Amino acid sequence: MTDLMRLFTRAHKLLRAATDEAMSRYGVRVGQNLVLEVLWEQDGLTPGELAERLGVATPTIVKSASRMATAGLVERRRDPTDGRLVRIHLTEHARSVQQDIARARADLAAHAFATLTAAERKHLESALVKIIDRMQSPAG
Amino acid sequence: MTDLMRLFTRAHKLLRAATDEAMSRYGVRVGQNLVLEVLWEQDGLTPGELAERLGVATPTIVKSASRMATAGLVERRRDPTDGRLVRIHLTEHARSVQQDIARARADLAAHAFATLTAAERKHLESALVKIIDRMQSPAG
DNA sequence: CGACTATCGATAGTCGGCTAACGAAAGGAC
DNA sequence: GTCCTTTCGTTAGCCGACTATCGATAGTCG
Repeated sequence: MTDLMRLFTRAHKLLRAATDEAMSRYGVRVGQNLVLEVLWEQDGLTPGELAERLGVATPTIVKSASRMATAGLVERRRDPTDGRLVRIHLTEHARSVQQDIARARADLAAHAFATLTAAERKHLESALVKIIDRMQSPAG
Repeated sequence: MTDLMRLFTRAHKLLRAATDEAMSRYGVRVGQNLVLEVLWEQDGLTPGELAERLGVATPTIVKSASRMATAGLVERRRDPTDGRLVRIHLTEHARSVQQDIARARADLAAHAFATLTAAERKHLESALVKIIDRMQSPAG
């Protein structure tokens, strides 16, 4: 049963590496693309909101956003009405690569799951959901 | 199809976090337990050999081994016949927690996959293998 | 024997995840 | 109107993964 775990880890690592490589061509790293996905949907979110939507800790977003700001993908702006909040906004450049990144993402998923039949994908999805539910339940 | 990817990431994260928590009770972190697994099987391997068996880059092992040495889990010894090689040996303490770690690992896997039927586990395994094969193939 | 090459571990620096602790701002209670 | 608490983002530091580079040692070839 632990072999299943090993397979899981191995597959995840390969997928992540391939994603990173595909995105890197557009100057976006694998973690950054997740932030962009959310901001493309709704710009000007706070680090806390981003963290919550991505299921990640706030400092992860803060660090990532700093690198993304350096890379010219986002800008930090103080909320005018609440001085505690910081709003993260996309730059023109981030908007310009949206289609490329979305396509890269879709192509990669299509490639990764290409050898699975529709039924197998359903099975995989339901298995993943079951595992997630199981691990999220209070009993841990 | 990218939802499948998201589910994958989410499940992996939950599994990893739970594993780390379970191991940490015995002073072993999630990455270190992988190194121990290999060394319990064959002690005195070099960083390069460990890296190859775990499918990981050598510096990852070097850093991990340093932390494990600090934690009293392993010792570095220079190979007597080839001065380039370093051999990593388990300490008595590392051997003493072997059963605990192995059990924790097995318990966690059992728990994670408890809500899957035998057939579903088979499906999951074959899907993972297909994905791994696909991502490893030259076409990338 | 001596120089060149290959091999190997270690180091530096990046990325992305975490927890713990801190500091600034907002809001409530009195 | 002042404290006190809550709510934020940030910082610091750990873990684990990577690439690129360096330094030391082995091995080979002339």
